[in-house]
Amino acid sequence: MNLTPLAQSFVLHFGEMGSRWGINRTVGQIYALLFVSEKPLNADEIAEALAFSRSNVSMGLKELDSWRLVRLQHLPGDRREYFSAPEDVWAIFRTLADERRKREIDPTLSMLRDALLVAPTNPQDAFAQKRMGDMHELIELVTDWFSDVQRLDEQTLRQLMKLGAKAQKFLEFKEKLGLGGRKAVASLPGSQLPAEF
Amino acid sequence: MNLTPLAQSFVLHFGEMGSRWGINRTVGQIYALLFVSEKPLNADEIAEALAFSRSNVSMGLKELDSWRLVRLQHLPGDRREYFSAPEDVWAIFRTLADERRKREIDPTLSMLRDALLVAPTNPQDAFAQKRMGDMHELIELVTDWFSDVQRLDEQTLRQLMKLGAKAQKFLEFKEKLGLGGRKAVASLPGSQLPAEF
DNA sequence: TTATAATTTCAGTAATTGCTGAAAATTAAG
DNA sequence: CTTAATTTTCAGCAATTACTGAAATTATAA
Repeated sequence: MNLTPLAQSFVLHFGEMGSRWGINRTVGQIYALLFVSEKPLNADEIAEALAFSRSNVSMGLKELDSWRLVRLQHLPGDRREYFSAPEDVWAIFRTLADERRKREIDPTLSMLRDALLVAPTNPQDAFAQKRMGDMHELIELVTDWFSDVQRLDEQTLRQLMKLGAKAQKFLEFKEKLGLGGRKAVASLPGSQLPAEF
Repeated sequence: MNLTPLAQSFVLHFGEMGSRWGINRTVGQIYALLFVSEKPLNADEIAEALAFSRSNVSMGLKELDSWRLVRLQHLPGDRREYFSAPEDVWAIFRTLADERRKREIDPTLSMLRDALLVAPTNPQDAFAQKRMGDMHELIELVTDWFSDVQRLDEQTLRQLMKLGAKAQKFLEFKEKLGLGGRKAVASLPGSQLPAEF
């Protein structure tokens, strides 16, 4: 197993990116390699291609597995384990978002909720709670919405994104007019806006 | 400057979270402290509150500044520099998204575009390019849309999020019916859907 | 100016994280 | 079962990243 320059540059880039995100370089590279590989690879092939020790690959795969980013399978007549990255990039995106939420967002929301429950005993804490409340509201709103949206299949998600950009334009227009009412917006030529506007 | 238990737990949590995201613990803590502080703080106050060396605080503030996450100001009759976190959590969210895009998404898209330009010389590279193309398309679609959306002011963003969740429900309904056409959806009671559906 | 307060830089060191090879554990074939 | 192939674990070492104190720089007040 020998990397082509093309795969090489992809793999190296993902290694670097990974290390900017708590994910270590090795893990990023292993994932990138699997992502661009047509066939599933076993740990020895990965170790050879990336020049890592076999044990390092084992640990990296374990990490990727905990993120549910790799699929394990067996090839007939070969008892080694073969790994691949799921093909559907939208599914990968969803998996990543789910895991991030579970590991980072949920604990943060939980910490904020706890902090908001205690009665403030001094002005600083009262202020701090106000700030934490703002943050909690933002995170909850964004993630609830995102969690609604991210379950959609690829086709629907595309539609929604196009809609998102369009809806934005209408909202901007409304803003420009300085009008809160829906009359001005409803009268936009060619627009059939939902009731929210 | 002495941290209350409430502020303490917030600060420690953000330190931990920071270190899961390439941002170091110190920087996360400094930011968290500024976020919950009613008044701007100078570097000595931060160093005392968090028990860091003065130089560590200086480096942390420099880092936060490079992310445009802190504001520097001077208080009358005091020549020290005072730092604060912007009050508007939506603005903070936007800043963070902008910086992340600039630092991580843009370079990745650029790498992918370069990789897609070269003519593949073997089947593996052809396959790898197909995968990179999928990834490029996904990232570009999501970030273009997000970049449209994130410029909105708080009020508009809220509306859009509510719309997003609603639009999703209609799309799911359409899916359930197994119909591609817009007739069935347009006839939903009370719904005034945009032309895209 | 000059003096002094405030901030930044940076070399050295501490702490953390990453990686390896050897050994242990697991799995499956015979 | 026994044996051999494969994978995982982990102690020890390597590399990286974080942090500090001292020195250098910058800014401001007198």
